[in-house]
Amino acid sequence: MLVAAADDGSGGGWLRPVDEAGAPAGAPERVPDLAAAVRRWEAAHRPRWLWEATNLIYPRLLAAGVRVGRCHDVTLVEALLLGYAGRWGEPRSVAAILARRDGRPVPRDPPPPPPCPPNQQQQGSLFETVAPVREDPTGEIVTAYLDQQARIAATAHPGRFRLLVAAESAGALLAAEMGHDGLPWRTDVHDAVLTELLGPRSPMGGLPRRLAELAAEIATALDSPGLRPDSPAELRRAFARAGINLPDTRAWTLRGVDHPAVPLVLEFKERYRIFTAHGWAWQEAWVHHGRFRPEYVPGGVVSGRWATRGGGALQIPKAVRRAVVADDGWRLVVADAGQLEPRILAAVSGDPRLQAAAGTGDLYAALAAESFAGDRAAAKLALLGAMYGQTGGAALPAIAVLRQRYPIAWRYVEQAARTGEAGGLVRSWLGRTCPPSATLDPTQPPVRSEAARARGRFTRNFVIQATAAEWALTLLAVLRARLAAYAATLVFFQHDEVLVHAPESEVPLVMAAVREAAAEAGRLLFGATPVRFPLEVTAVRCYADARATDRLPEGTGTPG
DNA sequence: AGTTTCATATGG
DNA sequence: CTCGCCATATGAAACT
Repeated sequence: MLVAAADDGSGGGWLRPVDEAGAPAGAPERVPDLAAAVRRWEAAHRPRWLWEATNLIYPRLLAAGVRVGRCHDVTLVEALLLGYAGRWGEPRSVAAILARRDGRPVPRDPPPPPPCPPNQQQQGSLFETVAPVREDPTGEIVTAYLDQQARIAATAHPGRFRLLVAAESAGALLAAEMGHDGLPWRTDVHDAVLTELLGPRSPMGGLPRRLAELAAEIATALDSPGLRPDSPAELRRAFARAGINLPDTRAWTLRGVDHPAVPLVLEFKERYRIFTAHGWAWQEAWVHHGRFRPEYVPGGVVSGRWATRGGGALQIPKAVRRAVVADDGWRLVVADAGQLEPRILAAVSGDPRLQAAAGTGDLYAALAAESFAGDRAAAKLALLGAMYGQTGGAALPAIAVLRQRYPIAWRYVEQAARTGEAGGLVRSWLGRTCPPSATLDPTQPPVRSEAARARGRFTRNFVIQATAAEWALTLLAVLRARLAAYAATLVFFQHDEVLVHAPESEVPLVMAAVREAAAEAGRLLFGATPVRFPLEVTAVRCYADARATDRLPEGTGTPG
C-alpha cells in the first residue's frame, strides 16, 4: 500500500491511501498534525510513503520523533527519469511533471537553499519562507507517481530501474536521518588534536602559535620578513629571490626542491589546511551537543554519489577523525568495501578472467599472480589506469598487459569511452544516465579534440563509478532496514564506507548485518555472479583506529 | 565592496 | 603518484 502525503507548511497536511494502480485504498484525510498521523499509519500498516521531496518533508517528521521505513521520492525519481530520457536538468517538481505531461508551460524548480551551518540557523525560518499550502496536493502527487511508473516500465530494464528508484528513495530517508542524528564528535578531543598540531589558539583570531612560529621560520629561511606562506604568489616570489623559480607552490613541486625552507613550508601547508578547513571555526559552526550534523545531498553528484552542503563531511582529514568517538558503552562499526570499482568492472563486463580474480578477497593479488608476474602494484595501477582512461605515465606497459589479458573488461570501458567521445550517453547498470555533453553533438560526425577525449574519460569512468555508487546505495538501503530492529544507527556514509554507532551488546549482530547487506546488495544488482564484494569490518571506539587498507586478509593463512 | 576564478588542500 | 576519474572547501587573487 502507498500513502501519498503532503504538508501544509504549518504542521498539518493531507494523506491519501492508494494501491499500486493509484486506486483509492482508504479515505483521503486532512490532518491537523501531520507527524502524528504519519506515526499512526506507520505503526498500523508500514506503507510506502509517496511524497514530493524527502528533504523537505522528512526533517520535520524527524524533529517530531517520527521515522518511516520506505518511501517514493517523486523529485529524485524524476531526476533519474529525466536523465534516462536525455533531458538532464529540467524541472522535477510534481507541478513540472504534470505540466510536461499535459503540454503546459513547465514551472521552474525553486533554487536549493544555501549551505547553512546548524549553529547559525534561525528557528522557524523554514516555515516563514515556504508559502502555506491551502489545496490538497496528494491527488497530483499520485498522478505524477503513476506517470513515473509508466515511464519506468518503458525503460530497457524496468526491474533494475525499480531497484534504483527504491535505493535512491531509501537513501533520501537515510540522508535526512543521518543529518538529524549526527556523527558523534568529541569537541575536547578535537581541541586537543588542534592544539597538538597547531599550538595554542591565538586570542586575536590570528594564526595559532605553532603555525605563527613556522611562518616566521619560513620567512627567515627565505630572507623575506613578513612573508605569508599561505599566499602562493608571495611564496613563489620569495623562492625566486633565493634563486629558485617554481611553476607553482604545490606540495609535490616543492618536494623536488633542495632548500632549507621546503620542509618547513610543507609542514605549514599540512597544518594550515586543518586550521582553515576543520579547525576551531569549523567546530563552532558545525558541532553542537556532541554531534557533527552535515547536510547530505543524495544524488548530488552526477555519478549518483552523495554530496554534502557545507561542513566538508566527505573530506574529514584523517588526523581529525580522532575526534569521532563512540558514546560510553557504544562502539563504531566501520565497514569499508575494498577494491569496489574493479569488482564492479568485473561484474558489469562479464569478463570471466577478471571475475575469477574478483571472486577472491584480494583482486589485485589474484590479478598479479595471473598476469603480472606477481607484481600487485602493477596490477592495481593497470586497473585504475584502464578505468580512468590514463594515456601517459609509468603505468602504460601494465595497462597494455591488462588490455591483452582481459579483453572483455577492456572492451567494456573502451565502448563507454567511444560513446562519450561521439557525444552519446552512457548508463550505469541500474540505469542512471550521464548528463549530456555541453559541446559534443551526437548527430554530427565524431571529432577528435581534447574535449572529446575528456568526455570519453568521463563516460568511461561513469559506467563504473555510477554502478559502484548504486551498489553502495543498495547496501545502505538493506542495512538500514535490518538495523530498524536495533538501537544501533547509521551515522556516516562516504562513497564506499559506512559507520554504525552501536551499543556494545549489539556489535556482533551489527557486524554480521553489514556483511549480509553487502552480499545482498551484490545479489540484488547482479544476481548469481562469481564476483564477491567483501567488506573490511572493524568495531572501534574511535574512527581513527579503523585502519584503512586496500588489502583484505581472508581466511586463516596469508597468501603466498 | 561584492563576485568570480585560481591555487591548493582534503576525501573516495 | 605528477598521472587518469568524481567531488567540497578555503583563502588569495583577479575581476566587476
